[in-house]
Amino acid sequence: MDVDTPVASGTRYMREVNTAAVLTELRRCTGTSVTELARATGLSRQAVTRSISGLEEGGLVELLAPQRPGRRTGRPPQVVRFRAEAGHVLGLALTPEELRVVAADLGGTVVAEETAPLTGTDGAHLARTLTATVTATLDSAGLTPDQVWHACLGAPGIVDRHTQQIRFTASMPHIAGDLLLRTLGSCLPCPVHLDNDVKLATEGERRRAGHDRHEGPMVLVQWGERVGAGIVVFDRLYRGASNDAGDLGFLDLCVEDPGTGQADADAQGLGAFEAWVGTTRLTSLVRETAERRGDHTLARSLQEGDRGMDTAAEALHRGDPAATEALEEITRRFAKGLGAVRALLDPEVVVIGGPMARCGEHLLTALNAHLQQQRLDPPRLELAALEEDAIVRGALHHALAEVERGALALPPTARLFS
Amino acid sequence: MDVDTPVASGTRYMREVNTAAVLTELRRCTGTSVTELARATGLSRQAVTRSISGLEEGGLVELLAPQRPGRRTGRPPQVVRFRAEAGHVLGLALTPEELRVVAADLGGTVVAEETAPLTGTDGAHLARTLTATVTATLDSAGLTPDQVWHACLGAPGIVDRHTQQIRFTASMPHIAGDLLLRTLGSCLPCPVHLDNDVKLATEGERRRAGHDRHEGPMVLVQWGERVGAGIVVFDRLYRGASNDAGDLGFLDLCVEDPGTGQADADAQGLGAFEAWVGTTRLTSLVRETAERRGDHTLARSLQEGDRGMDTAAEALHRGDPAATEALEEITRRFAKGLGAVRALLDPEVVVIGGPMARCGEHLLTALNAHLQQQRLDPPRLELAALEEDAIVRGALHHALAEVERGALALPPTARLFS
DNA sequence: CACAATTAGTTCCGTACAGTACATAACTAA
DNA sequence: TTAGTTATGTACTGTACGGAACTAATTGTG
Repeated sequence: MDVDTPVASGTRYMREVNTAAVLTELRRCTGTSVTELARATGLSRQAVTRSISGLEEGGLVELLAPQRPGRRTGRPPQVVRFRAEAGHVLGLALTPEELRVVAADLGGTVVAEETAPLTGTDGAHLARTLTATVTATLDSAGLTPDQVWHACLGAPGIVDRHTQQIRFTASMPHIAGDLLLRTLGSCLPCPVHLDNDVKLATEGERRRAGHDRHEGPMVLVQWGERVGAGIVVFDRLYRGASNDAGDLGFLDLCVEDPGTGQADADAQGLGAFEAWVGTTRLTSLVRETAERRGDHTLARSLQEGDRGMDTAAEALHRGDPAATEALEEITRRFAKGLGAVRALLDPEVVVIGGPMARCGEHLLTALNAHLQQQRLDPPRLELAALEEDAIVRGALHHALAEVERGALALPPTARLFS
Repeated sequence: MDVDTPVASGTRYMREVNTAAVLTELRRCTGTSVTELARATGLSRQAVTRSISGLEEGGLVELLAPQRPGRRTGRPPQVVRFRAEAGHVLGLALTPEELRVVAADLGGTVVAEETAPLTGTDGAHLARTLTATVTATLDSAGLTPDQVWHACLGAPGIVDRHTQQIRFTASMPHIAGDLLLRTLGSCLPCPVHLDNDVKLATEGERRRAGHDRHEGPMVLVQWGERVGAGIVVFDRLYRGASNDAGDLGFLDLCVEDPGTGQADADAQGLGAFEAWVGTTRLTSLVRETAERRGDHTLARSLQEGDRGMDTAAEALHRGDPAATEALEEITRRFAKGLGAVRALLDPEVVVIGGPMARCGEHLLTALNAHLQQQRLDPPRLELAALEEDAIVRGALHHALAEVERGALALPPTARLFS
């Protein structure tokens, strides 16, 4: 992907660049006047007007009747509005339990949303559900397939960056290959992009309110039975050489407590770190601590894995001493992992997501206390806000970014419509 | 650093874009004809000619008399040459032992080089040496200070990105603050940039032959008494939120061997990992092993720290069993650190530099063997090629990049001095 | 109700840049 | 000497921008 230097072959190039600038500014604050846009972009009023007329012909922009002026004197400005409804994108999230489809306009406003429960591992059935849910979403938003400009689907497993084939999925073996791509391709005439769910969740979480204008490097840790992380640097999702960056679960720093059952972990394909701090380990810890303290009720009520998390989190929230003690231990361990993240990546903020985030502020407090003990200044910690929606939001975001890059002329690739 | 969208306010913008394109192409292969440039850039011949005349006025380019043609027919082309000598940059590297100053032209060709030995921690003396060495370098190249367009100095310690103040330097306490900046500012009328030595060494190593067109993520580990790393992702040096990314030395995963003398390490400002795998530790290991094996000659000949490294490396190269055994142990430890790098960053290649690199291929072989034991596919390992020159090359490189970005006022997408 | 004041948008013109087409220059080989 | 080939130079056209001047719409005031 080498970027060859841009060339201005013809004055038309200027129009493209300027149209892009105007559109970017217009999207930043829609509903401004021509004069205001001129001031903001640094262009002359005429240049802005010319760009606006081009955009108007393309349907991306419309001029509204002069509004009631807030000013006391002068001719009221003609208000220019970005027509977010000019195009739409689809974001999809696939998990073993359900399929989620969200349609949004070019402004990112969600206009329709459908969820279908999933069971079994029948590829053909999944394909039918996918087609039906996409169609239902479009119908519910009153859209035809050709009004969708881009679609992006997040699925578990490793997605090949180039061929878009799904290479490996432990939890959903039937989606390997190009099943999803083919199915979506047959019901949508627009480009379709497949990506890893954790990666998209990172994008989604990053763009939530508050992080929207965030510039610094960020790490989003998905902390559940497994532990993985998405890394955002230079305002982009970093994937690593083999699309495996942020594989926190395979950190090897837990040499204490060697009786963790490395063999078990290996059998399940778990890494050393996730076996040591994952939710399975937390529930075990809570159970052991509770037994030791004689609280057999709590010990018995704990199921395995992520489901047991809810029970543990509940116990924690009501101040149960066994749960608190277990959290203390698990956060001590996790803080060592965060120490490695800090040392190598030095992120500005670490966002904790996944089932473990249900422990809430307790988690942050305990982690912060442990991080204070370390010799490097720790990053800021935050809790993830989106939970289930993260993947679908990230998918929407990716789709919108693709539209921006391709259809809406953005600076380097300055082109207006195809 | 928010990049506001470029705007073409005035047709001059096109000229700038096209001039940048021409200059980029010209730098890629200097000594081509106008027609060839037109073909390469996609511009018309006239556009190229116009850009060339502008560059010629600025002195950045010159037209050579028609050469003896290689072709058999046709009018010989007018050859255009990039005048690398039109401007110069200075790269400086400061270590506790010496100061190195290199002057290069805009093509990156070194035109003068001076080295001054350093001792003690007297700020005023250092300042005098700095001024004298810079002056000597300029004299030896026949340059006046105003012919230098940019200077960049690499020094140990944390450099504040914005104020350019050196905040902390264990090995050179007297350079804290703005001493270096003030001194350089008073003898050079051009912009001066200060940066961390490891970061600059990374840039230097990255641009060496072979890596020049390298696209993938890369980590350069400086392995000496201290251990630090530079990280290159998205083809850029990654610094982290507090300019401290890649601080491998402070990794905390060496819970075995707790008698390492953490107190000592703390006193010297060393991190846990570097105390565990640094060259000081290696020489101790070699000494202990040699003693145990009864080789008192080798044990006695080992000095402390980086100087002892030479003796150790020598012993290793002649196949000394004690040195080999010590290397085996130290690489086992280091491989754990590389495991963390792999898990979090997933680099395509890890380059090993610093004094430890003197162990040569032995080092790579031992490390690779240990990495094979880990559960994630290891990155490729390479030895650094530049050694001492890395910092100064990186500094030169940074200076050239700054010239490209600032002095020539070119669009950020254009890369002239890659 | 006319008219100044104010702010917004539009028209016209000059300048600058790139591309196309054609003319000219330089050189080789027959 | 002449034809062929390649590179350069010049004239002309189309498009885009900015500035000045002009028109439009609204409010307040005598």
